[in-house]
Amino acid sequence: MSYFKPLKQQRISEEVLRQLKEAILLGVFKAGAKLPSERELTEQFQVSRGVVREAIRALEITGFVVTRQGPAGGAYVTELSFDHVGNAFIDLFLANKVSIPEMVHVRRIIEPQVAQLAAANITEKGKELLLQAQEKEFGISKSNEERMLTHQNVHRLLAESCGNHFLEAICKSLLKLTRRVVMAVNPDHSQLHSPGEHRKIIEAVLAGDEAAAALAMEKHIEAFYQRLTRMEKIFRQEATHEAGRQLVL
Amino acid sequence: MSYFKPLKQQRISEEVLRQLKEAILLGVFKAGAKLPSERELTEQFQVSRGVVREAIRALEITGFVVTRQGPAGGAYVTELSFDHVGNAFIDLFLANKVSIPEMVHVRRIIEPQVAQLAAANITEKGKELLLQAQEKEFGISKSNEERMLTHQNVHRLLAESCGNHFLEAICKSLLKLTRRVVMAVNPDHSQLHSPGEHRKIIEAVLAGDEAAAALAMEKHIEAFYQRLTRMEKIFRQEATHEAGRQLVL
DNA sequence: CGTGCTTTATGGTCTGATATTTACTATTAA
DNA sequence: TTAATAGTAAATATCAGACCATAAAGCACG
Repeated sequence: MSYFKPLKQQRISEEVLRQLKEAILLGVFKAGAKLPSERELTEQFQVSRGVVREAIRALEITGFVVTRQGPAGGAYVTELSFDHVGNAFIDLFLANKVSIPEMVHVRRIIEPQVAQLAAANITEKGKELLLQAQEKEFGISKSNEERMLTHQNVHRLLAESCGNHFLEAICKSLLKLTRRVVMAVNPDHSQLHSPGEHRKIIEAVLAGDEAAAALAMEKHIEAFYQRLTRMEKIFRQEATHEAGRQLVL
Repeated sequence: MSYFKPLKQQRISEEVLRQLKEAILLGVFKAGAKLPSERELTEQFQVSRGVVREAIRALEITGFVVTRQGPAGGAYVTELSFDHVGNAFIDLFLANKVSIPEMVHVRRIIEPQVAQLAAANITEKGKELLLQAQEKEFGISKSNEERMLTHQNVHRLLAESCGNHFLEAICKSLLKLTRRVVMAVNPDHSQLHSPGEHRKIIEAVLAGDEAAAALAMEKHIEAFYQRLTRMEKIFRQEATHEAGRQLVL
């Protein structure tokens, strides 16, 4: 047994990052506020500019700030969004740590619950938005991506109405991943999802019928899963012909 | 209409990052392999070292590589783990985007399903590990953190046995966040969780009784939630006395 | 042997200069 | 007077080259 703990010296940029992050979390810099410029931070921390840059870059990657160039540029604190979780999901998928069936399976577990909660908690305003979203599904879209976003909007609104921000975050991240996967496999989303397919779900939610909402959502995702699986199979067959074609970026 | 497309040039470091990431995802650099040194990459990409460093740092933050100093040092590709998702969760929590009740609520939705799946899919080896984990709960731990890890082990093992890596990732990330929150609120985990509390869950899983496993897990988390809520209430009362005490890092 | 010094490759940090972007301002021509 | 235009400046982005710190591996000496 040793009597002393090993002292791991961490990088200076880590310490700068820690302090900046703490300041943001404690509200010293609120959303929308601008961090001091790199050169100012260089003086305050008494470290080189490279170190400051690394710290700010880390904050940017983790979604705490955005940086702009030019005068009135700099690092601006943002409202932390759920994007970061979604990006982590995408990385896991791209690294082949999770598969499409696994992804959809999780959606099948979570989204019925979300629909159920939404049926219980949705506001009048939320109901209105839901109906609008449904109508828009029948409109024409400029691009495949836009059509897919329109269709996903119902799921997104339900996530926002479920009353649990954490669930909302996970749900939206799953939607983002799904979008990415579908766009890579087959951008023609119309084969995957026809307009009005959310009707039963929306009706149940509007009626406040929790059980029906959950059931309708489950069926919807199940049906979606079947079609996605078939589509992926075709993609994989094509992919083996065109050597090297892969699901990357 | 303009005749020319605007050339928005993105940051060079972004492009370097993109190429490195693609190479890793395509298997040019497999897990365990070492990326070329910063100086080599500087030559290959014909960019400054700062740019290369930023890209590698981004890879490090997103969990694709670890870097070591010294000869035989460098950026080593790692098996992408679920840590990154967990860190994103922690950030969301620290930024007050999600609350403790919301966090536990999600666990209450997901973990019964995990238990149910584990009951259906667990292997003999998994069963063995589960029993070992249960025994360990009664042993003595060096620290509070260690005791908590020991208790969480059952949840972790179930996540690994559920047969869905995505669910496993979410589950483990939730466990990590829970650990972090509990350690901040009250490190004395024994008040929160007594040994043997997982007995019913384990029995059901070992017996392959899916419904019972789900039910037992739900009750367990519900009970845990009650205690955690009470504990947090006390913490918040104390925190208002000691001005400035907060749940940070 | 093994103990401690030396070498050496690599990431980490510092410095200062140049390039690029972009909000703001002054200028100029209609 | 006003709207397009050019100029200015502040900030990030990048470059270049140096030196520091770390740690693995070899070497020399006892």
